Order: sequence, then structure tokens, then C-alpha cells
Amino acid sequence: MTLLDASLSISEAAERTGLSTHTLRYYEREGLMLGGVDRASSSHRRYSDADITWVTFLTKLRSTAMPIAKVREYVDLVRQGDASTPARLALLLAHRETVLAQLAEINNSLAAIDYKISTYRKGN
Amino acid sequence: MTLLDASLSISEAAERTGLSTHTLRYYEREGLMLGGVDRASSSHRRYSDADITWVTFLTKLRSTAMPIAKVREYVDLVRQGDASTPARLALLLAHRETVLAQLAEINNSLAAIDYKISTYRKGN
DNA sequence: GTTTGACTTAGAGTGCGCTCTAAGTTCTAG
DNA sequence: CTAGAACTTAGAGCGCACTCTAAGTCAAAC
Repeated sequence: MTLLDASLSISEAAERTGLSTHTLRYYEREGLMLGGVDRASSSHRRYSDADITWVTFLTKLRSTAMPIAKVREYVDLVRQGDASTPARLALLLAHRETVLAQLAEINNSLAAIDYKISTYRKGN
Repeated sequence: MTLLDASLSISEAAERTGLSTHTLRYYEREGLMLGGVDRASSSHRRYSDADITWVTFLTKLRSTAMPIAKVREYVDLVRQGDASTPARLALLLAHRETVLAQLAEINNSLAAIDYKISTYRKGN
């Protein structure tokens, strides 16, 4: 098996993505990897650049509170090939709206917190 | 018992705060109410304006991902009276930093999602 | 070649924040 | 006065996203 490509062990992949090895395996079990992750020596995982790129994007979806189930929907669309591009676009646009709503709510709450901070600074 | 004050039943309080009655009772059990909630007829809860104001602020803390345990810390400080004002200020300022970090991360992820959206629009 | 540590699996366990249930009590409308 | 809705409690249950465990296999260094 050539290791000349940029493939990584699971612990290296964990380090590069900021996830734990447990979480990487969990995501794979949950069907969140686009294709199967390659195996070296027919057992240890080898993460390709494409795998890392995908996991990185996946963490962007997760960090904007996309549920695992919706990530899986997206993955299923990707697996269906080019024909699903409009559906993927629609899914991401819908998610974008929920992210904007999140941001609005957090900013709104932050304003209330800042107001309270200002009252404490003034000495109540 | 006078009902001339603006006190609300738990279902009215739920409606005004956007929480469920279950959640309002849960918060109370968890020690997140500043004082005990008044009781009418020695059993049913009556929420005062101050209670509603507090619950509203509490939801701002929660919607910015402050854990229940930290909200309780804040509540405990409030119960200690004016002497705890500096500690409360410090707690809120620290939380403010985590909120700013949250916002930065979400915005960063949103940029990646927007980029992906743009590739789908261009036809990959 | 053997040790040490990283890897494998299936499945159990955890922490958080609710959410619901059951059995009983109280309020309100007619 | 009575029916039905809303309330009470203590405690069990749930959904999500991990996180860990156990028992075993594999690999890199000596």
C-alpha cells in the first residue's frame, strides 16, 4: 500500500479537524461520510484530502446547529450525484435562513446582556 | 387574595415568556428563580411582573448558550445582594466573551456555507 | 521477535435540558 | 353543586450528540 498520497491515520485526521477519533468513527457509523473511508492493511482507516475537506465542511454545518439527521440528508443528496444539485442548494439555502435567525436571536440576547452590564457599571 | 396586581397563572406566564409550563416549573426546581414564586390559594403559582422580567432575561442567557449551572451561579450572586454586583458584572463580561466567540464561529461557518452555495449556483 | 501503543468493533454509558406521566387537588363556568 | 379544565407534586423518560469501554488486532521501534 502506497503511503505517498496524503492519507492520514484517524488520530492525524482528528488532530487536523479538531474532532476526537471517537467522533470521527461515530460520524462514519451515522453515514455522514460521503464515501466509505479507505482502509489500510484492510482495517485501519486512512483519510484522504477529500475526506478531510468534507469533514471540515461538516463541522461548519454542525457548528451552525444543523442536526446530524439533516447532515445525513445532505450526504444522501451528494451520493445521488449531479442531478441532486438543485436539492442540495435548496437545503443549504434553507439552512442559511435558520443560521441568520440564530444570529439575530443571539445578537438580540447580547443586547439585553450588554444593557444589564451597563446597569452594573453605573452602580445599578 | 387580591388579584388586582399583575400576577399571572403559570399558563399565562408560559404564553408570555414562550416557555412551556413544564419548563417554568423545571427552572424553579433547579433554583433559577430569584425568589420563590408566589402562591395563590396556597398552591397555584402566581408570577409577578418581576418574575416575568427575570424569566425573560433568563431566556436571553439560555439563548446565548449559558448552561443552567452558570445561570444558577448568577442567581446565587443576585441572592447575595448588592455586595455581589462586581462578581455579577464579571460573570456577565466573561459570558459576553463566549457569546462573541460563538458569533465569530457561526459567521465563519456561514461564510463557508455561502461559498458552497455560490458553487452550486455557478453549476459546480 | 516482542513489547508498546494505536488501532478495530459493537455496544453501553453520559450529560444536558427539557418533557412527560400519574395521581391527586383546585378553580371556573353553567 | 357539579363537570371539566387547569393546577399541583415527585419522579421517570427522552432525544441528541457524543464519549467511553472491553476485548481483541495491528504496527513501529527496539
